[in-house]
Amino acid sequence: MGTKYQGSESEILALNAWIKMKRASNSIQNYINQSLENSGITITQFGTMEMLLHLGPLPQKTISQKMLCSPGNITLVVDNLEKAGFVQRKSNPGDRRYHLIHLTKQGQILVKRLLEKHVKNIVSAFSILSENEQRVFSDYCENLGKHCETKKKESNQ
Amino acid sequence: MGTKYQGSESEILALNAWIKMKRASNSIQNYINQSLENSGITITQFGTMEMLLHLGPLPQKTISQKMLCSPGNITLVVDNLEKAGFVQRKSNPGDRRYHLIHLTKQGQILVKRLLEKHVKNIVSAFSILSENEQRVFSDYCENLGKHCETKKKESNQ
DNA sequence: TAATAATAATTTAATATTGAACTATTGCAA
DNA sequence: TTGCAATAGTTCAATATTAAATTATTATTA
Repeated sequence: MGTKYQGSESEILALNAWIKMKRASNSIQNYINQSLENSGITITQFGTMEMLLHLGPLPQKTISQKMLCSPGNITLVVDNLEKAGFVQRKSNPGDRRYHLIHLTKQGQILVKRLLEKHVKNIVSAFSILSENEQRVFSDYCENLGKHCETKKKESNQ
Repeated sequence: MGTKYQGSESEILALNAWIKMKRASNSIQNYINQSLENSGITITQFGTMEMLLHLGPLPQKTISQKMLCSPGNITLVVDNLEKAGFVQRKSNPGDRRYHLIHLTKQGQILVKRLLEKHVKNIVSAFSILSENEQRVFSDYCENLGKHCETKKKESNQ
């Protein structure tokens, strides 16, 4: 069951693709997040720690861009993670406009523990697609994302 | 550029698919939402009115399910739309647990005006995929969504 | 029929998120 | 070198969102 919008075939196609993408995204997110229930940390906090684990110490700007949220939001997220002892702001003498956010040993232990179930859930979510279908799907998403970024820049000129 | 996670090929595949899906979703949403800028209404408000335009009067429960948000949120959204004169709660004698939310004439005019650009943007966003690719993409999303809903129910038993 | 369960909406408190204004620092160009 | 633009982060106010508790109504069932 897709859109009820009365339009041309190409319109119906695109509207259905978009609504199904949103619903799928939502269902996947809800399913995956079960691995964070009762962990006491939020998705954004987990995403931040996961990033630091895999990419090493980062400035908040980078975190906010990759997490797709505002810098102000990351300030709060890092504040809370720092209070809990999972990350640490360390000064960066080379450029004093920003600090580098480091994962603490305690944060590393937590995120590694949660990551195991998290990855299992993602693999399980996508297992309905064959490996080749997953590759095709990734490519489609990549193309859609790039295309929209380009079009958005164009229209903002 | 995808995940830096060190894992098996099937793990990398699924993680990349998920991260690219999230980014694409975000880029598309940002691009599409340009049609609502300066309109004074939010995405949720627009989605609600669009739904009422195409499906007719609905109870709030249905709206919240289709909009993928909480019932409490819809109470507020409908409150605000009603204050602005775009929708109206009408009593439903057959079952007095809920009202039916009707789109007013004024709401109809607004949503029809916005819908034109909105649809154009969605078509434009997905135009990077061929019609057949859009069909394939829709199917993948539908399968992913259903699969996760099923798995979630299973694990909650 | 009476009691219980289920459904729909609302309220409330807490949290998440954003955008805009502001400070500090750095890079660049006249 | 000095002034201006750009970058990074923070703060603040406003809004969005949720989860849980509550009320009202309807459905079920013993």
